[in-house]
Amino acid sequence: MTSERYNARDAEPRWQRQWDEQAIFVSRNDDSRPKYYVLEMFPYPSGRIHIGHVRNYTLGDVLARFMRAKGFNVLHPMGWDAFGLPAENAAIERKVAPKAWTYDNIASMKKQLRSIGLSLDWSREIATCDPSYYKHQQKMFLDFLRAGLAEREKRKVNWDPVDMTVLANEQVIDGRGWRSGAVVEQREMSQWVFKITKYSQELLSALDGLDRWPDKVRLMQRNWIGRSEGLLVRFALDAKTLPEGSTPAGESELKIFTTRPDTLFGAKFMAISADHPLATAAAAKNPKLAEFIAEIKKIGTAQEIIDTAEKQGFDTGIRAVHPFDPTWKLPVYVANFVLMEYGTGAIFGCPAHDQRDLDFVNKYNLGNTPVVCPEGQDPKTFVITDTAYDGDGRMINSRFLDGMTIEQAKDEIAKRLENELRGNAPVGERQVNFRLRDWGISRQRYWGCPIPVIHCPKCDVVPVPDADLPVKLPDDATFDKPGNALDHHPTWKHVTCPQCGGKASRETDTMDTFVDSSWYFARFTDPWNENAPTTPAVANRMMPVDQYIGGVEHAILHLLYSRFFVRAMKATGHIAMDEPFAGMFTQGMVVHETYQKADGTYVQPAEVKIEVGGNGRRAVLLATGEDITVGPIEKMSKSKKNTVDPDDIIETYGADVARWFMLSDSPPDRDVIWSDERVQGASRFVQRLWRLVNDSLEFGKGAPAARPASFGADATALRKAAHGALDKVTTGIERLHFNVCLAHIREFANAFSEVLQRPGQPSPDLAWAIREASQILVQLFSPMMPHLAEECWQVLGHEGLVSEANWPQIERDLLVEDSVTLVVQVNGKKRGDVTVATAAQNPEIEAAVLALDAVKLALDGKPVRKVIIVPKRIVNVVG
RNA sequence: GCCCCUGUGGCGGAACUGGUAGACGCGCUCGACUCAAAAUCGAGUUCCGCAAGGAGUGCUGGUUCGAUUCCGGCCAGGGGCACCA
Repeated sequence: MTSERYNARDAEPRWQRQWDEQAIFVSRNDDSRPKYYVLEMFPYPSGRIHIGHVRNYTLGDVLARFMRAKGFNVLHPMGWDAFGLPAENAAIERKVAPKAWTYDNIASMKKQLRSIGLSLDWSREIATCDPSYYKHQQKMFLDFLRAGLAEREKRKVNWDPVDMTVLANEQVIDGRGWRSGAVVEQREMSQWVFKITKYSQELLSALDGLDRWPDKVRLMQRNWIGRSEGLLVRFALDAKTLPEGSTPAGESELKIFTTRPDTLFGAKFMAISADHPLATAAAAKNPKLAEFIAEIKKIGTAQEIIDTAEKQGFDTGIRAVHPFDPTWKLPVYVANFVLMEYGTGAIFGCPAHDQRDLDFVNKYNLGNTPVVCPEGQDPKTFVITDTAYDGDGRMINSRFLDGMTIEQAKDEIAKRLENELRGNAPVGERQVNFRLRDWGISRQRYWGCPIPVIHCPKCDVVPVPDADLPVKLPDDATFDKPGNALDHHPTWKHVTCPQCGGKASRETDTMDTFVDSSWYFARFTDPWNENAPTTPAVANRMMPVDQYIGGVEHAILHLLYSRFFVRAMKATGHIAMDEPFAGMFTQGMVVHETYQKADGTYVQPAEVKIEVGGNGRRAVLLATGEDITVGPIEKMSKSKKNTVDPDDIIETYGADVARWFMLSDSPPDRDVIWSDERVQGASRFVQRLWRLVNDSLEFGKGAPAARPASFGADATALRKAAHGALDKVTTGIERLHFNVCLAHIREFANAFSEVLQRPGQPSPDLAWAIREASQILVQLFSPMMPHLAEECWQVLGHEGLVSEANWPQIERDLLVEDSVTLVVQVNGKKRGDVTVATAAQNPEIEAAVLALDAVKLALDGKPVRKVIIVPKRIVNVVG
């Protein structure tokens, strides 16, 4: 028996050094074995690893180590999503250059990552802020530009007037800039966009093929893309009502998009966006309308305001003509709820079947006519007052549509309007609309990838010639005034035009950092290529990522952008596939209880002592003994002070304990609650395994070198337990059911330790089985606790590293039982069990079951009506 | 408002395509070792009941020999989208 405790603090760095020196996790592109690409979302170098990273990278590492043992050429790289706003904030607040700050952070986080014992190929490390990376991104931008996948476009943006920058929607909180607190304005600005909408349909359709993605993520993307089918209808405008002199040809009609053409006979009004050209034209002649438009444009994008803002409209005086009745005139309103960005910026309103339209007509007394009557309702008595009806039914009050279903009516309307020409164009046209909008990538920021174009007063926008790449960020930017440091830089932007040689200036906007992360996975396949973003032959072989792992918060943006980007790379010849991630897994967060003092201030877990007594748990502040309120379990955050520092955990318990804890208890896709008791439980298990392996050494001593020809009952039982665990853990890892895997490992360890506690010397065959069992045990937990596994592997006398050992072969024969215990039920209630030979036939089983006293008792003399036998599971006697 | 997911002991959770509900762990209780504590080991731990037995997977109906699993309705919690025409 060993009395020595396993010392993680000594062992872990030792094995990490060994792995490093032998470079065993370096993946070679010329490796002929089948590849397996495991990738965790790369971190932003904030300066410190947080516990969520530990979970993320541990999940990936288990898979990487397992697949490596299974004989795959595993690619498991790591890098840094290194551009972004915090570096500039640090520059402002602490007067350090963004570059220096970022690289310092990378250095310290890399050290932390190493201490977790991850099997990463650091030879492929990339940082997106490095010119050797963003140079290629600039190249691709130019390629996209040439391919029509990048464009300059006037757009409405969120403008922070204090920080003088455009903000992403995510950076606008309650209508105010997240840093400055200033009310955000809507501004029209020229922006660079990627034409993601060119792929709307494809990005949508291809989701069906991503069968190793969570349904939830696919659904979110589906909704985000937001396909809707409908009809584009050109309403003629009554010329008499148009404002004089301000009606160019294009405005003599009003185009609307609708998904409910069936309700056309229920129309009561038309509504157009305040930004609609017709609104602008009408406002030019109508000061009151102009005032109204100015008023509603002032209302920002703040969600709260939009939610509570009343539906408002202003009658322009213009009248639209119903497409099926030239005498039917509909008033055209400017309304605050119509968006210029969606559809045509104009709608027709059918109040009876749309709640928003109903609210509108009720406010302006325009009335409503129901045109869809629910089945079983008398059309004569069917009236709409406050609640619109959007369900199924038959058409009423709709002339030639009456009696049709909604679908038939939609089709009929579409057919008729498609065939009706005005001018030389059909009045109606079936159309598909998407909610997805092009991806605006311009950011007025310094710390990002410069957009490689030059603005020339003569030649307009001129791309930087490929040979001049990279457009490097200046290192000497200053951050003493708000706004874009690139724009303020005294010399950087002043250049000569590559086309005419005249004075010109660089684009000072940089790319959204989501661009950086949209292709890094492809760069990892050959980060050494200085001439091109990828080496297509290599990228095509190593991609797609077989298993991508990250937080669900990236379900839409990052994952959708990447899917677009790879398609754009395909279109420009950098890769030959559509989808970057064959398998996607979204892991849950690490959460923790919160602790609050009586005055409401939060205290850290380390300052609190939990006392468990007869009347439940009580928390006490260590320093003063005062009572602490245990609050709800929440996502770890600095403000709630419910964080745990990975360094502390590794220092106290070791990386293996942290890793084991992260994998146990909760399924990986759910939140895991950090609990000190459970961490200690993991720690106890580490010591238990260490003792078990050391003990087994002694018991295994008498084992013959060669595998015995036959095994006794004890040895067979142990071998069954070992191979059974091996089988379950193997399939468990493949399915990422790590929590269940760990339970099976513990179960096996329990069974194993029971064998070792038996008195006396084991027989040679049992000794051999013990030796086999200890080896399997160590290999089973090696993906989760690699340091302990190496230490145990060495103790067991193996020469090489367990990290390089092949996954043990399962002996399937051992998984087959020759007898089986069937549960016996009478009328669905368990009354006992019966053990029969696996090969036993049904009549035999039935006889054995009916002979049971418990069965006779439960039947209570009633005749047996039926006996249901489910092979290897259950027998149900129906009486 | 629309869409989606989840509800299992004191707690985290397990249960393959309907077949012994509660694996495994945490906590707790009792016991062994110890002068004592820690560590370790053993026993117990869904609820009611001394027991036999009964009840039990959010609630409520249904399908089935049999339902945590399938179907309908409701309740609770969480997430996504949101003037999307």
